[in-house]
Amino acid sequence: MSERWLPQTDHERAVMRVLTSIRGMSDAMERMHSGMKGDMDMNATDVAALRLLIIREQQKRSVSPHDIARHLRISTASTTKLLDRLEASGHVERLAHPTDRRGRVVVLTDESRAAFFRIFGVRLRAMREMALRFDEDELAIVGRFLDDLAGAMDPSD
Amino acid sequence: MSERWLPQTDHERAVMRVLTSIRGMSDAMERMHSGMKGDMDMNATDVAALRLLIIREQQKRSVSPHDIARHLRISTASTTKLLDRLEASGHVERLAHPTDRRGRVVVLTDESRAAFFRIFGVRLRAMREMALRFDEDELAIVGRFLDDLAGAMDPSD
DNA sequence: CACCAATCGCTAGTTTAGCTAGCAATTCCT
DNA sequence: AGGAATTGCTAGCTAAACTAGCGATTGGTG
Repeated sequence: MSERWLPQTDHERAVMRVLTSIRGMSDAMERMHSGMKGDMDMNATDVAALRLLIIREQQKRSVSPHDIARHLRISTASTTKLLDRLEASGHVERLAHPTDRRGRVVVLTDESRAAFFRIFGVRLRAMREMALRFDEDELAIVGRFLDDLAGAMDPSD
Repeated sequence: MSERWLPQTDHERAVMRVLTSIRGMSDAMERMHSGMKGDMDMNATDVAALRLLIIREQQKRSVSPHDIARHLRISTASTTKLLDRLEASGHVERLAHPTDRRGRVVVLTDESRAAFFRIFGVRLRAMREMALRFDEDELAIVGRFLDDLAGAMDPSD
């Protein structure tokens, strides 16, 4: 996360500290996600698929098996099996695509959505409350930083 | 990431935006990590192990197979196999522990370290340069936010 | 408008990487 | 000194990814 680059100035040392915080946060995030795995007892990718569905649902965007394959970077064949598992366990349904008869639309079941928020509601609330302790100006700075960070990490060099 | 909680005030809307940025950044991070996977062609946990080794090396802390198992949340048996793979591909060496004759110390090979920085140096530099565009006060705010965020995500309820 | 290429989701069979159980060697704790 | 705990390993099993390829459907082009 920091190579063999030696910070010289106070400013550079501050950057160093922030990079360390990013790493800490990223570790915490990974622990949270792998925690979901245990809590809902399913494997990591199945949980990741569920997260995608939750997010897309809130954006009112439909999700196809192909979307899942792309997002999780697994083959469409593996995605079929993943959906078989999620369907068998009652987490999702595969509906006919309204216009393309080859396609499917994957939707969450009510139970699955409820389970998700039952388990992660606590953390989501904790995160919101934490963020509320920062004023609007501070949140703007943080938001800008996070967006820039996402940009810097993106492989679109 | 945001439930069906409706932000009312400007402050709440700012929190909402920041939570969205967190998600975006977290997605970018995941893409970056799974990108490493492709670039160095090895699997996700093997790359995660390599990252642990890089980090610990910079902290001048030695790494045992047990440490790896704990960090990756896999069994020690799986860790043995993981190390077999990394050793076979020339990424690590297993040395004798200096004092505990049961233990091993896992160290990176020079080639592996070089490959890591060859591939991720670009991104690390981009991240540092991005962070440098924020002044020290801003970095302090961001750092505090990230640390709090890590705390909020932690399952120590 | 007819056809061919591309896309979608799926099945079959293989490989990879995790798991549990248990073991020998060593160390720690009284 | 002696039993309990710890370390890393092997063996065997299982879960979940992969590749290859198929039928159905769609869209673009001559």
